[in-house]
Amino acid sequence: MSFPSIDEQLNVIKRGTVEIVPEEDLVEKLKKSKKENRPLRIKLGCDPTRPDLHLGHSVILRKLRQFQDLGHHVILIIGDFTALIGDPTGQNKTRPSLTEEEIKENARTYLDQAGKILDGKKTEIVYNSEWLGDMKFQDVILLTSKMTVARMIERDDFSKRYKNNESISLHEFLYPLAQGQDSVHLKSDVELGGTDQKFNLLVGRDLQRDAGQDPQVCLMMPLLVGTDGSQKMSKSYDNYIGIDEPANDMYGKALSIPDELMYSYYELVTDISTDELETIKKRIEEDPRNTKHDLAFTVTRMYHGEEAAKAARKYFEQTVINKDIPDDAPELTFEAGSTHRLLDIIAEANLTSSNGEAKRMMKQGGVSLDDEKIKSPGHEITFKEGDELALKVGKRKFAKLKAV
RNA sequence: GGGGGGAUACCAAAGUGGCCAACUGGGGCAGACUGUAAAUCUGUUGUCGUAAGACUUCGCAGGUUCGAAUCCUGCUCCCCCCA
Repeated sequence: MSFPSIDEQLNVIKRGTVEIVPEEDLVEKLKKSKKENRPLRIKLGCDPTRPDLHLGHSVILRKLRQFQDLGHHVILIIGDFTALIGDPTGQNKTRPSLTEEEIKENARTYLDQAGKILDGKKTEIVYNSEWLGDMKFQDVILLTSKMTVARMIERDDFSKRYKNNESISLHEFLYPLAQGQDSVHLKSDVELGGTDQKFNLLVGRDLQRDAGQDPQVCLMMPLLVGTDGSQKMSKSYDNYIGIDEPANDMYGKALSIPDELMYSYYELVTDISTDELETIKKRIEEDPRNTKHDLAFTVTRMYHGEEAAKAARKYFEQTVINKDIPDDAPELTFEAGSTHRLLDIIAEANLTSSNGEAKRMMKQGGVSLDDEKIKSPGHEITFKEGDELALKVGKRKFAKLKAV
């Protein structure tokens, strides 16, 4: 096979990238690779602690996919061994260690989800317990001798914790070394990571150089800002869009991002071409509404396909814009002539988590039957033959009430 | 090894015998508004009950008291300081 031109490759690689350290090395590696017709070894370590992947993870995984499409060799490391330490990056406390079973289970779901982005056939998957697990204490001592305490506690997260008299377990210092050892073992040419991974990635360079290898290039991707528009996308801030989420939720959540984030989402999480990206900038200014709908549509289509994306758009228009109930609202049937309290219907259909919540919603005007707000908790309905009522509870819970 | 501090609802944090189902902030939910599930404003936020009210909740187990998140005893867990 032959690789695209260096410029073409760089064009793809640099899309959305924050920093390439050092860029000259990357160019050299690409040239050499093309000349020798040898793919570069691209490494990404993943941490099997949080198995739910979201668009934030997709930024890096997509970059990895781009390398695959350029013809390079991608190695995904399941950090089953390093998970025993827990990456201290950005943490303000020691992370709890996981059991082996948890790690295995998490790794499986991780691969499952990552498979939606990566080309599974072209991905080499390795577990770092394979080599790290075999290291002897002596080997570990040798490894630690290559790092100094001063350099370690320079790190922002560690120095903060140290100053605040918060505990730092000694084993946390081993994490970057272990990750660097992965690079040595795999002889990686490029390692990807978020900007917060810079320290860990750079350690790999040092260890490789020490081992007589050509050091890897570190490629940092930005941390995607979450739907709240302020913090990085993360499950713990509940500002994320999961790649496994139902199409309707994905669409709605994507639409709820602040306008300022639109461009970065287009750039980092969609597959639209780099050329199109230029026109997007203008469209955001001129027509934010439709541009954002297109974004939501594109993202949804990537993970659920064209049909589901169309359905999600329709669902959103129906429920949020027109405040109707969706076509596929669950149906509840009642015997003609029977009388039911609305409260009981809501409770039985599990539209609220408690009776109290249902009452509260009614009082607040959050419950409507055929567009008519029902505020009295004692409201009763007597069904007549052929009745079909649209029940809406809050913004997003619906049901059709049918009499038979 | 020695000394000290703490555990309150989803999270943070007040409350130190009855006025506490528990201040306040964040989050959540709802309403209004909007191109939007954004922003903003308003309301709401234990369970059951149409309601009046009843019941359960303040680390766990007991006890004192007419009455405890608040006092006493024991237990578990967490954190800090000194060594």
